[in-house]
Amino acid sequence: MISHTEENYLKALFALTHAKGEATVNDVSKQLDIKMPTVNSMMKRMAEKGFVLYESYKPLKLTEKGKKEAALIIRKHRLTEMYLVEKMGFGWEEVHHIAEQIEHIQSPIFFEKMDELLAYPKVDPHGSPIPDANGKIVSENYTKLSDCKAGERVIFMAVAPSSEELLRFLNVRELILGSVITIESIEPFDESMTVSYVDRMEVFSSKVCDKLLVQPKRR
Amino acid sequence: MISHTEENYLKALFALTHAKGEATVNDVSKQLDIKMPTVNSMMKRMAEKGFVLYESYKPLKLTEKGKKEAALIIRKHRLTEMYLVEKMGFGWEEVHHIAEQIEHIQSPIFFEKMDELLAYPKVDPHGSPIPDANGKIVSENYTKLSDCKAGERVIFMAVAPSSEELLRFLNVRELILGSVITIESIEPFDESMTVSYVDRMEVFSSKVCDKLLVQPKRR
DNA sequence: CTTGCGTGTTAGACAAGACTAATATTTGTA
DNA sequence: TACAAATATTAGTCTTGTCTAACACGCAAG
Repeated sequence: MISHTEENYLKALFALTHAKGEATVNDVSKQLDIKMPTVNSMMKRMAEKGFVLYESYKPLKLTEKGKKEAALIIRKHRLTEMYLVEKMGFGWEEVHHIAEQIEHIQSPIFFEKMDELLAYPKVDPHGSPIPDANGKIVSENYTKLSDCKAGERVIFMAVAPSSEELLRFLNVRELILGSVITIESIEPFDESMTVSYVDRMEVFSSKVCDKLLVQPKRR
Repeated sequence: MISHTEENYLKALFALTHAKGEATVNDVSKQLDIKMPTVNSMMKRMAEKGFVLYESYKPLKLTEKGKKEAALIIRKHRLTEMYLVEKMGFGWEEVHHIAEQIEHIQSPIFFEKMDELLAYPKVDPHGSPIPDANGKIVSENYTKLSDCKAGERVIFMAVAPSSEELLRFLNVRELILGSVITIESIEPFDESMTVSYVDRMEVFSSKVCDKLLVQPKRR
Protein backbone atom coordinates (compact mmCIF):
# COMPACT_ATOMS: atom_id res chain seq x y z
CA MET A 1 0.00 0.00 0.00
CA ILE A 2 2.69 2.49 1.01
CA SER A 3 6.02 2.16 -0.74
CA HIS A 4 9.51 2.27 0.67
CA THR A 5 10.02 5.54 -1.23
CA GLU A 6 6.88 7.13 0.13
CA GLU A 7 7.97 6.15 3.63
CA ASN A 8 11.18 8.08 3.13
CA TYR A 9 9.26 11.17 2.02
CA LEU A 10 7.00 10.88 5.06
CA LYS A 11 9.97 10.66 7.40
CA ALA A 12 11.62 13.69 5.81
CA LEU A 13 8.41 15.70 6.01
CA PHE A 14 7.90 14.72 9.62
CA ALA A 15 11.41 15.80 10.56
CA LEU A 16 11.20 19.07 8.61
CA THR A 17 7.74 20.04 9.81
CA HIS A 18 8.62 19.30 13.42
CA ALA A 19 9.47 22.95 14.07
CA LYS A 20 7.17 25.15 11.98
CA GLY A 21 4.47 22.64 11.09
CA GLU A 22 5.27 23.04 7.40
CA ALA A 23 8.11 22.54 4.94
CA THR A 24 8.89 23.67 1.41
CA VAL A 25 9.47 21.53 -1.65
CA ASN A 26 13.01 22.85 -1.61
CA ASP A 27 13.53 21.68 1.99
CA VAL A 28 12.42 18.16 1.14
CA SER A 29 14.52 18.20 -2.00
CA LYS A 30 17.65 19.01 -0.01
CA GLN A 31 16.82 16.65 2.85
CA LEU A 32 16.42 13.63 0.58
CA ASP A 33 18.88 14.74 -2.11
CA ILE A 34 16.18 14.39 -4.74
CA LYS A 35 15.55 17.08 -7.36
CA MET A 36 12.66 19.52 -6.87
CA PRO A 37 10.48 18.38 -9.78
CA THR A 38 10.61 14.82 -8.49
CA VAL A 39 9.60 15.97 -5.03
CA ASN A 40 6.87 18.12 -6.52
CA SER A 41 5.24 15.29 -8.41
CA MET A 42 5.62 12.93 -5.46
CA MET A 43 3.91 15.47 -3.21
CA LYS A 44 0.95 15.56 -5.56
CA ARG A 45 0.67 11.79 -5.54
CA MET A 46 0.95 11.68 -1.76
CA ALA A 47 -1.71 14.36 -1.51
CA GLU A 48 -3.97 12.12 -3.61
CA LYS A 49 -3.34 9.34 -1.13
CA GLY A 50 -4.20 11.60 1.79
CA PHE A 51 -0.79 11.85 3.44
CA VAL A 52 0.08 15.42 2.49
CA LEU A 53 -1.72 18.75 2.10
CA TYR A 54 -0.56 20.23 -1.17
CA GLU A 55 -1.49 23.55 -2.79
CA SER A 56 0.49 25.11 -5.62
CA TYR A 57 3.16 27.52 -4.47
CA LYS A 58 2.34 26.95 -0.80
CA PRO A 59 4.32 25.12 1.89
CA LEU A 60 3.68 21.42 2.46
CA LYS A 61 1.92 20.02 5.50
CA LEU A 62 1.32 16.49 6.68
CA THR A 63 -2.25 15.35 7.26
CA GLU A 64 -3.05 13.57 10.53
CA LYS A 65 -2.87 10.31 8.60
CA GLY A 66 0.55 11.32 7.26
CA LYS A 67 1.81 12.25 10.70
CA LYS A 68 0.69 8.96 12.14
CA GLU A 69 2.31 6.93 9.35
CA ALA A 70 5.52 8.90 9.76
CA ALA A 71 5.55 8.43 13.51
CA LEU A 72 5.09 4.68 13.11
CA ILE A 73 8.07 4.51 10.77
CA ILE A 74 10.14 6.54 13.23
CA ARG A 75 8.95 4.15 15.94
CA LYS A 76 10.35 1.23 13.95
CA HIS A 77 13.60 3.10 13.34
CA ARG A 78 14.18 4.03 16.96
CA LEU A 79 13.13 0.68 18.38
CA THR A 80 15.59 -0.91 16.00
CA GLU A 81 18.39 1.43 17.04
CA MET A 82 17.72 0.63 20.68
CA TYR A 83 17.65 -3.08 19.95
CA LEU A 84 20.92 -2.97 18.03
CA VAL A 85 22.68 -1.16 20.87
CA GLU A 86 21.12 -2.93 23.84
CA LYS A 87 20.75 -6.48 22.55
CA MET A 88 23.39 -6.82 19.85
CA GLY A 89 26.20 -4.69 21.24
CA PHE A 90 26.53 -2.08 18.48
CA GLY A 91 27.83 1.40 19.25
CA TRP A 92 25.36 4.29 19.01
CA GLU A 93 27.32 5.62 16.03
CA GLU A 94 26.84 2.40 14.02
CA VAL A 95 23.11 1.88 14.18
CA HIS A 96 21.55 4.61 12.07
CA HIS A 97 22.48 3.10 8.72
CA ILE A 98 21.13 -0.33 9.68
CA ALA A 99 17.93 1.07 11.18
CA GLU A 100 17.30 3.11 8.01
CA GLN A 101 16.84 -0.19 6.25
CA ILE A 102 15.09 -2.22 8.94
CA GLU A 103 12.49 0.52 9.48
CA HIS A 104 10.89 -0.51 6.18
CA ILE A 105 10.30 -4.12 7.24
CA GLN A 106 6.61 -5.04 7.26
CA SER A 107 6.07 -7.26 10.26
CA PRO A 108 4.18 -6.03 13.30
CA ILE A 109 5.21 -9.03 15.40
CA PHE A 110 8.88 -8.35 14.70
CA PHE A 111 8.76 -4.86 16.17
CA GLU A 112 6.41 -5.90 18.99
CA LYS A 113 8.96 -8.53 19.95
CA MET A 114 11.77 -5.98 19.97
CA ASP A 115 9.68 -3.65 22.10
CA GLU A 116 8.94 -6.47 24.54
CA LEU A 117 12.56 -7.66 24.73
CA LEU A 118 13.65 -4.08 25.42
CA ALA A 119 10.96 -3.73 28.13
CA TYR A 120 9.13 -0.95 26.27
CA PRO A 121 11.81 1.72 26.03
CA LYS A 122 10.80 5.40 25.90
CA VAL A 123 13.87 6.72 24.09
CA ASP A 124 16.40 5.53 21.51
CA PRO A 125 20.18 5.36 22.08
CA HIS A 126 20.53 9.03 21.10
CA GLY A 127 17.89 10.16 23.58
CA SER A 128 15.16 10.71 20.98
CA PRO A 129 11.68 9.65 22.09
CA ILE A 130 10.15 6.49 20.61
CA PRO A 131 6.55 7.05 19.40
CA ASP A 132 4.05 4.59 20.85
CA ALA A 133 2.23 1.96 18.80
CA ASN A 134 -0.50 4.50 17.96
CA GLY A 135 1.99 7.01 16.60
CA LYS A 136 1.79 9.28 19.62
CA ILE A 137 5.09 10.96 20.42
CA VAL A 138 6.03 13.11 23.40
CA SER A 139 8.09 16.14 22.48
CA GLU A 140 11.43 16.43 24.15
CA ASN A 141 11.71 20.07 25.15
CA TYR A 142 15.41 20.06 25.88
CA THR A 143 17.82 22.99 25.69
CA LYS A 144 20.90 23.13 23.51
CA LEU A 145 24.09 23.17 25.56
CA SER A 146 25.12 26.15 23.45
CA ASP A 147 22.20 28.12 24.95
CA CYS A 148 23.37 27.57 28.52
CA LYS A 149 25.44 29.96 30.65
CA ALA A 150 28.76 29.58 32.37
CA GLY A 151 28.43 28.03 35.79
CA GLU A 152 25.28 26.02 35.01
CA ARG A 153 25.04 22.33 35.80
CA VAL A 154 22.99 20.32 33.33
CA ILE A 155 22.18 16.71 32.44
CA PHE A 156 23.07 15.46 28.96
CA MET A 157 19.74 14.09 27.67
CA ALA A 158 20.01 13.64 23.90
CA VAL A 159 22.06 14.22 20.77
CA ALA A 160 20.41 16.24 18.01
CA PRO A 161 20.29 14.34 14.69
CA SER A 162 23.82 14.57 13.41
CA SER A 163 26.74 12.74 11.87
CA GLU A 164 28.50 9.62 13.04
CA GLU A 165 31.58 11.78 13.51
CA LEU A 166 30.01 13.65 16.41
CA LEU A 167 29.08 10.38 18.09
CA ARG A 168 32.64 9.10 17.70
CA PHE A 169 33.90 12.43 19.06
CA LEU A 170 31.78 11.84 22.16
CA ASN A 171 32.90 8.21 22.41
CA VAL A 172 36.53 9.29 22.54
CA ARG A 173 35.71 11.80 25.29
CA GLU A 174 33.60 9.26 27.19
CA LEU A 175 30.59 11.54 27.36
CA ILE A 176 27.42 9.46 27.67
CA LEU A 177 23.71 10.23 28.01
CA GLY A 178 22.74 11.04 31.58
CA SER A 179 26.09 12.59 32.46
CA VAL A 180 26.02 15.71 34.59
CA ILE A 181 27.91 18.48 32.80
CA THR A 182 29.25 21.59 34.50
CA ILE A 183 29.91 24.58 32.27
CA GLU A 184 33.18 25.91 33.58
CA SER A 185 33.56 28.80 31.16
CA ILE A 186 32.59 30.09 27.72
CA GLU A 187 35.13 31.60 25.36
CA PRO A 188 33.63 34.91 24.15
CA PHE A 189 35.43 34.83 20.81
CA ASP A 190 34.05 31.57 19.36
CA GLU A 191 31.50 30.43 21.98
CA SER A 192 33.52 27.31 22.68
CA MET A 193 32.81 25.88 26.11
CA THR A 194 35.08 24.40 28.72
CA VAL A 195 33.00 21.76 30.45
CA SER A 196 33.60 19.12 33.10
CA TYR A 197 31.84 15.82 33.71
CA VAL A 198 32.75 12.75 35.78
CA ASP A 199 36.54 13.16 36.08
CA ARG A 200 37.07 14.89 32.76
CA MET A 201 37.54 18.46 31.59
CA GLU A 202 37.09 19.17 27.88
CA VAL A 203 36.71 22.04 25.45
CA PHE A 204 33.75 21.73 23.03
CA SER A 205 33.38 23.96 19.97
CA SER A 206 30.07 25.76 19.43
CA LYS A 207 29.36 23.31 16.62
CA VAL A 208 29.49 20.47 19.15
CA CYS A 209 27.52 22.39 21.80
CA ASP A 210 24.73 23.02 19.27
CA LYS A 211 24.13 19.30 19.01
CA LEU A 212 24.11 18.40 22.70
CA LEU A 213 20.64 18.59 24.24
CA VAL A 214 20.47 19.05 27.99
CA GLN A 215 18.14 19.86 30.83
CA PRO A 216 18.93 21.79 33.99
CA LYS A 217 20.06 19.71 36.93
CA ARG A 218 17.60 20.18 39.79
CA ARG A 219 19.07 21.70 43.00
CA MET B 1 24.63 -2.59 -7.79
CA ILE B 2 22.35 -5.58 -7.40
CA SER B 3 18.69 -4.82 -6.83
CA HIS B 4 16.28 -6.33 -4.38
CA THR B 5 14.41 -7.79 -7.35
CA GLU B 6 17.51 -9.33 -8.87
CA GLU B 7 18.31 -10.89 -5.50
CA ASN B 8 14.93 -12.62 -5.53
CA TYR B 9 15.58 -14.01 -9.00
CA LEU B 10 18.99 -15.27 -7.88
CA LYS B 11 17.49 -17.02 -4.89
CA ALA B 12 14.80 -18.66 -6.99
CA LEU B 13 17.36 -19.82 -9.55
CA PHE B 14 19.61 -21.18 -6.84
CA ALA B 15 16.78 -23.16 -5.28
CA LEU B 16 15.53 -24.47 -8.63
CA THR B 17 18.93 -25.40 -10.03
CA HIS B 18 19.93 -27.19 -6.84
CA ALA B 19 18.86 -30.53 -8.23
CA LYS B 20 19.53 -30.60 -11.99
CA GLY B 21 21.89 -27.64 -12.26
CA GLU B 22 19.46 -25.84 -14.53
CA ALA B 23 15.95 -24.40 -14.52
CA THR B 24 13.47 -23.27 -17.13
CA VAL B 25 11.93 -19.85 -17.56
CA ASN B 26 8.63 -21.47 -16.69
CA ASP B 27 10.02 -22.84 -13.41
CA VAL B 28 11.22 -19.42 -12.36
CA SER B 29 7.94 -17.87 -13.44
CA LYS B 30 5.99 -20.25 -11.21
CA GLN B 31 8.41 -20.01 -8.31
CA LEU B 32 8.25 -16.21 -8.15
CA ASP B 33 4.67 -15.85 -9.43
CA ILE B 34 5.90 -13.52 -12.17
CA LYS B 35 4.79 -13.93 -15.77
CA MET B 36 7.14 -15.63 -18.23
CA PRO B 37 7.89 -12.63 -20.45
CA THR B 38 9.00 -10.67 -17.41
CA VAL B 39 11.26 -13.50 -16.33
CA ASN B 40 12.59 -13.81 -19.84
CA SER B 41 13.64 -10.18 -20.10
CA MET B 42 15.06 -10.22 -16.60
CA MET B 43 17.13 -13.28 -17.44
CA LYS B 44 18.63 -11.44 -20.39
CA ARG B 45 19.55 -8.50 -18.21
CA MET B 46 21.04 -10.74 -15.57
CA ALA B 47 23.01 -12.55 -18.24
CA GLU B 48 24.43 -9.15 -19.30
CA LYS B 49 25.47 -8.61 -15.70
CA GLY B 50 27.15 -12.00 -15.56
CA PHE B 51 24.89 -13.77 -13.09
CA VAL B 52 23.09 -16.11 -15.48
CA LEU B 53 23.91 -18.16 -18.57
CA TYR B 54 21.16 -17.50 -21.07
CA GLU B 55 20.63 -18.91 -24.53
CA SER B 56 17.36 -18.72 -26.42
CA TYR B 57 15.08 -21.70 -25.84
CA LYS B 58 17.61 -23.38 -23.55
CA PRO B 59 17.41 -23.94 -19.80
CA LEU B 60 18.90 -21.31 -17.48
CA LYS B 61 22.04 -21.81 -15.48
CA LEU B 62 23.72 -19.68 -12.83
CA THR B 63 27.29 -18.58 -13.39
CA GLU B 64 29.79 -19.07 -10.56
CA LYS B 65 29.30 -15.38 -9.75
CA GLY B 66 25.54 -15.90 -9.68
CA LYS B 67 25.84 -18.94 -7.43
CA LYS B 68 28.04 -17.07 -4.99
CA GLU B 69 25.70 -14.07 -4.83
CA ALA B 70 22.74 -16.36 -4.31
CA ALA B 71 24.50 -18.30 -1.56
CA LEU B 72 25.35 -15.08 0.24
CA ILE B 73 21.70 -14.00 0.20
CA ILE B 74 20.67 -17.41 1.48
CA ARG B 75 23.33 -17.05 4.16
CA LYS B 76 21.70 -13.81 5.30
CA HIS B 77 18.27 -15.41 5.20
CA ARG B 78 19.24 -18.45 7.24
CA LEU B 79 21.35 -16.56 9.76
CA THR B 80 18.38 -14.27 10.29
CA GLU B 81 16.00 -17.18 10.79
CA MET B 82 18.36 -18.68 13.33
CA TYR B 83 18.71 -15.37 15.10
CA LEU B 84 14.96 -14.82 15.25
CA VAL B 85 14.39 -18.24 16.77
CA GLU B 86 17.38 -18.43 19.09
CA LYS B 87 17.70 -14.86 20.26
CA MET B 88 14.24 -13.37 19.90
CA GLY B 89 12.05 -16.33 20.75
CA PHE B 90 10.09 -16.72 17.53
CA GLY B 91 8.71 -20.09 16.46
CA TRP B 92 10.29 -21.77 13.44
CA GLU B 93 7.01 -21.28 11.55
CA GLU B 94 7.06 -17.49 12.01
CA VAL B 95 10.50 -16.56 10.77
CA HIS B 96 10.46 -17.12 7.02
CA HIS B 97 8.40 -14.05 6.18
CA ILE B 98 10.57 -11.76 8.32
CA ALA B 99 13.84 -13.24 7.00
CA GLU B 100 12.62 -12.75 3.41
CA GLN B 101 12.78 -9.05 4.08
CA ILE B 102 15.87 -8.84 6.28
CA GLU B 103 17.93 -10.86 3.79
CA HIS B 104 18.03 -7.76 1.55
CA ILE B 105 19.63 -5.54 4.18
CA GLN B 106 23.02 -4.21 3.09
CA SER B 107 25.23 -4.25 6.16
CA PRO B 108 28.04 -6.75 6.52
CA ILE B 109 28.59 -5.90 10.21
CA PHE B 110 24.93 -6.61 10.97
CA PHE B 111 25.12 -10.18 9.74
CA GLU B 112 28.61 -10.72 11.15
CA LYS B 113 27.26 -9.71 14.54
CA MET B 114 24.37 -12.16 14.25
CA ASP B 115 26.78 -14.91 13.27
CA GLU B 116 28.98 -14.12 16.25
CA LEU B 117 26.08 -13.91 18.73
CA LEU B 118 24.84 -17.28 17.47
CA ALA B 119 28.34 -18.76 17.79
CA TYR B 120 28.68 -19.46 14.06
CA PRO B 121 25.76 -21.83 13.48
CA LYS B 122 25.96 -24.41 10.69
CA VAL B 123 22.23 -24.85 10.10
CA ASP B 124 19.06 -22.78 10.30
CA PRO B 125 16.01 -23.62 12.45
CA HIS B 126 14.67 -25.91 9.73
CA GLY B 127 17.91 -27.86 9.46
CA SER B 128 19.06 -26.23 6.22
CA PRO B 129 22.79 -25.52 6.03
CA ILE B 130 23.98 -21.91 6.31
CA PRO B 131 26.50 -20.99 3.55
CA ASP B 132 29.76 -19.57 4.87
CA ALA B 133 30.88 -15.97 4.32
CA ASN B 134 32.46 -16.97 1.00
CA GLY B 135 29.24 -18.47 -0.29
CA LYS B 136 30.38 -22.07 0.19
CA ILE B 137 27.58 -24.39 1.16
CA VAL B 138 27.74 -28.05 2.20
CA SER B 139 25.01 -30.16 0.67
CA GLU B 140 22.79 -31.97 3.08
CA ASN B 141 22.38 -35.45 1.62
CA TYR B 142 19.46 -36.50 3.74
CA THR B 143 16.77 -39.03 2.90
CA LYS B 144 13.06 -38.31 2.77
CA LEU B 145 11.16 -40.11 5.50
CA SER B 146 8.82 -41.30 2.75
CA ASP B 147 11.73 -43.25 1.20
CA CYS B 148 12.38 -45.22 4.38
CA LYS B 149 11.10 -48.71 5.20
CA ALA B 150 8.99 -50.04 8.04
CA GLY B 151 11.08 -50.89 11.07
CA GLU B 152 13.83 -48.33 10.39
CA ARG B 153 15.02 -45.96 13.08
CA VAL B 154 16.06 -42.53 11.79
CA ILE B 155 16.99 -39.08 13.08
CA PHE B 156 14.85 -36.12 12.00
CA MET B 157 17.44 -33.72 10.52
CA ALA B 158 15.61 -31.07 8.47
CA VAL B 159 12.31 -29.95 6.98
CA ALA B 160 12.20 -29.53 3.21
CA PRO B 161 11.14 -26.00 2.17
CA SER B 162 7.43 -25.98 2.78
CA SER B 163 4.47 -24.12 4.19
CA GLU B 164 3.96 -22.71 7.67
CA GLU B 165 1.11 -25.18 8.01
CA LEU B 166 3.47 -28.16 8.04
CA LEU B 167 5.58 -26.51 10.73
CA ARG B 168 2.49 -25.89 12.84
CA PHE B 169 1.44 -29.49 12.25
CA LEU B 170 4.78 -30.61 13.68
CA ASN B 171 4.52 -28.15 16.59
CA VAL B 172 1.19 -29.65 17.62
CA ARG B 173 2.71 -33.13 17.50
CA GLU B 174 5.84 -32.01 19.34
CA LEU B 175 8.19 -33.36 16.71
CA ILE B 176 11.46 -31.44 16.77
CA LEU B 177 14.75 -31.63 14.89
CA GLY B 178 17.06 -34.28 16.28
CA SER B 179 14.24 -36.57 17.38
CA VAL B 180 14.71 -40.27 16.80
CA ILE B 181 11.79 -41.61 14.78
CA THR B 182 10.86 -45.27 14.55
CA ILE B 183 8.78 -46.31 11.57
CA GLU B 184 6.25 -48.68 13.05
CA SER B 185 4.36 -49.47 9.86
CA ILE B 186 3.49 -48.19 6.41
CA GLU B 187 -0.06 -48.31 5.07
CA PRO B 188 0.21 -49.86 1.57
CA PHE B 189 -2.88 -48.03 0.25
CA ASP B 190 -1.74 -44.41 0.70
CA GLU B 191 1.86 -44.73 1.97
CA SER B 192 0.90 -43.08 5.25
CA MET B 193 3.29 -44.00 8.05
CA THR B 194 2.69 -44.84 11.66
CA VAL B 195 5.72 -43.55 13.49
CA SER B 196 6.81 -43.23 17.10
CA TYR B 197 9.19 -40.79 18.77
CA VAL B 198 9.79 -39.85 22.38
CA ASP B 199 6.55 -40.99 24.01
CA ARG B 200 4.31 -40.36 21.02
CA MET B 201 2.77 -42.46 18.28
CA GLU B 202 1.42 -40.63 15.23
CA VAL B 203 0.20 -41.28 11.71
CA PHE B 204 1.77 -39.06 9.03
CA SER B 205 0.38 -38.83 5.50
CA SER B 206 2.75 -39.34 2.57
CA LYS B 207 2.55 -35.59 1.95
CA VAL B 208 4.03 -35.00 5.39
CA CYS B 209 6.61 -37.79 5.06
CA ASP B 210 7.84 -36.25 1.78
CA LYS B 211 8.87 -33.11 3.65
CA LEU B 212 10.67 -34.71 6.58
CA LEU B 213 14.37 -35.23 5.92
CA VAL B 214 16.11 -37.85 7.99
CA GLN B 215 19.28 -39.85 8.30
CA PRO B 216 19.66 -43.42 9.53
CA LYS B 217 20.33 -43.78 13.23
CA ARG B 218 23.71 -45.48 13.70
CA ARG B 219 23.63 -48.83 15.58
C1' DC C 1 7.11 49.58 -8.99
C1' DT C 2 9.94 46.96 -11.48
C1' DT C 3 13.40 43.65 -11.97
C1' DG C 4 16.12 39.75 -10.76
C1' DC C 5 16.89 35.56 -8.41
C1' DG C 6 15.40 31.84 -5.75
C1' DT C 7 11.68 28.68 -5.55
C1' DG C 8 7.92 26.09 -7.76
C1' DT C 9 5.84 23.88 -11.69
C1' DT C 10 5.23 21.74 -16.23
C1' DA C 11 6.76 18.94 -19.92
C1' DG C 12 9.18 15.33 -21.60
C1' DA C 13 12.74 11.55 -21.23
C1' DC C 14 14.41 7.37 -19.17
C1' DA C 15 15.24 2.90 -16.55
C1' DA C 16 13.39 -0.82 -13.84
C1' DG C 17 10.14 -4.09 -13.43
C1' DA C 18 5.81 -5.58 -14.13
C1' DC C 19 1.84 -6.80 -17.56
C1' DT C 20 -1.02 -8.68 -22.08
C1' DA C 21 -1.35 -10.17 -26.73
C1' DA C 22 0.69 -12.25 -30.39
C1' DT C 23 4.15 -15.14 -32.41
C1' DA C 24 7.75 -18.73 -32.49
C1' DT C 25 9.91 -22.86 -31.04
C1' DT C 26 10.17 -27.31 -28.83
C1' DT C 27 8.30 -31.46 -27.27
C1' DG C 28 5.21 -35.22 -26.32
C1' DT C 29 2.03 -38.16 -28.37
C1' DA C 30 -1.20 -40.14 -31.65
C1' DT D 1 6.09 -38.06 -38.59
C1' DA D 2 3.03 -34.64 -37.86
C1' DC D 3 0.33 -31.95 -35.00
C1' DA D 4 -1.24 -30.07 -30.64
C1' DA D 5 0.12 -28.46 -26.26
C1' DA D 6 3.48 -26.51 -23.53
C1' DT D 7 7.08 -23.39 -23.31
C1' DA D 8 9.73 -19.35 -24.92
C1' DT D 9 10.10 -15.04 -27.12
C1' DT D 10 8.92 -10.49 -29.11
C1' DA D 11 6.47 -6.32 -29.14
C1' DG D 12 4.21 -2.93 -26.95
C1' DT D 13 2.00 -0.79 -22.67
C1' DC D 14 1.93 0.76 -17.82
C1' DT D 15 3.50 2.54 -13.24
C1' DT D 16 6.97 4.17 -10.18
C1' DG D 17 10.49 7.04 -9.32
C1' DT D 18 14.05 9.46 -11.07
C1' DC D 19 16.14 13.17 -14.17
C1' DT D 20 16.88 17.83 -17.21
C1' DA D 21 15.26 21.82 -19.55
C1' DA D 22 12.21 25.34 -19.78
C1' DC D 23 8.82 28.23 -17.99
C1' DA D 24 6.12 30.64 -14.01
C1' DC D 25 5.60 32.79 -9.71
C1' DG D 26 6.79 35.88 -5.83
C1' DC D 27 9.38 38.56 -2.88
C1' DA D 28 13.25 41.73 -1.64
C1' DA D 29 16.22 45.50 -3.22
C1' DG D 30 16.88 49.19 -5.65
